[in-house]
Amino acid sequence: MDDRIDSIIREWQERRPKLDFSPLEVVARLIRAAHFLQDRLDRIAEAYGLSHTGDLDVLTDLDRAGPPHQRTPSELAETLLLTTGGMTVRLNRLQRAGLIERLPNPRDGRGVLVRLTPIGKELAEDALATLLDTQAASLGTLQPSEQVDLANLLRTLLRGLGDTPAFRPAIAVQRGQS
Amino acid sequence: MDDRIDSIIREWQERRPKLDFSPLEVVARLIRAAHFLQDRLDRIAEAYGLSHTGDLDVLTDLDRAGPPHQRTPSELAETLLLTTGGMTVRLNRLQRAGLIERLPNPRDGRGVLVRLTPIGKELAEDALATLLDTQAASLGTLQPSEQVDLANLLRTLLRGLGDTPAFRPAIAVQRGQS
DNA sequence: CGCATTTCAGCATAACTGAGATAG
DNA sequence: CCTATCTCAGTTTTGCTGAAATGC
Repeated sequence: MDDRIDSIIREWQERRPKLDFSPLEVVARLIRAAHFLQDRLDRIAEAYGLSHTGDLDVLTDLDRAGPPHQRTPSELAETLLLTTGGMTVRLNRLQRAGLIERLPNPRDGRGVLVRLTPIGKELAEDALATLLDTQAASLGTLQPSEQVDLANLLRTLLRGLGDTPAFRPAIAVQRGQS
Repeated sequence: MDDRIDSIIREWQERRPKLDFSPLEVVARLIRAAHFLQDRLDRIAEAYGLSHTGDLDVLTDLDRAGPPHQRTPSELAETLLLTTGGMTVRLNRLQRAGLIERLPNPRDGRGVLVRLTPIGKELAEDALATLLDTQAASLGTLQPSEQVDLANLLRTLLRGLGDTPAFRPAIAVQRGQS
């Protein structure tokens, strides 16, 4: 069964038979699929009163950290592919909404620790289930084994794109990132 | 070899062993990979003096249409997942840069046809080669057969997400979309 | 002292929404 | 008349950049 990208590539090949359009088969589809997926996730964030999936990502990231659900702004920025300046803006927004709070970092007087408030934690937990449901439904046309294959191929791609695994100290301390 | 998402899922499973995080294996990687790919493509657009890959997409889409390289704003908007209002803004930008021009549509007095200028065409052709090279390089860690597999899986996903193939009239006329 | 962390002000832009004009 | 195409004005907002403040 053809999709939109098949049509596009077919048109290209008629126009420029000498070029190799095979990279589009992956890249164009990937970007397009991300667009649709992002759309669905954004709608969930909005249903929770957040402007963005990005804001929701901050909350779930803090929840994932485990009690007392703290991370530094730098850690959050790094995980979520944002500048620290951008993260400051997000955190301000979430703090205004009463979902996070900032505490002085006892281990580093320059920095702060971001922590979920009880309301923020509740929201994060509830949203997580919704996000996973939505994502599972979005993948519904793929067989479980296909999902595994797809995940493995994307992992290889991601490493090739320079995405690095999170640094984890050999001797685990409180949080997973230094 | 682990990637960032493996670390994240591992953390989640320690925290919430009852939830199924397997959708993240695909969705989180997909969105993350799209982010990196988009970044690389945006840098190319900037190198050509454009603000965005989106603007470049308009030019290549017109080039793909074949001589005389015309499409309506609605067609462009539909292909590029934009509202027509958003497309108007893009077209204004590209017209100011001398890369496209607008002509009255002889077949429909309400509308216009967008056409590449000679400069726009030159840019589109040059950029296309660069884009394909960059994309091919971005996929470099995947074997050709893996790229095919990945493309096929993404096609299935895309169809499941509601992306529809372009409408093509049974009797082909000038352009591929109505 | 040089470096790291965070914040902030100012900036650059992008695209959506809804209304309006024109024509089928 | 009702619908479709396109444009525009106004709005929303996001996040980046570079500088400043603080502490390591």
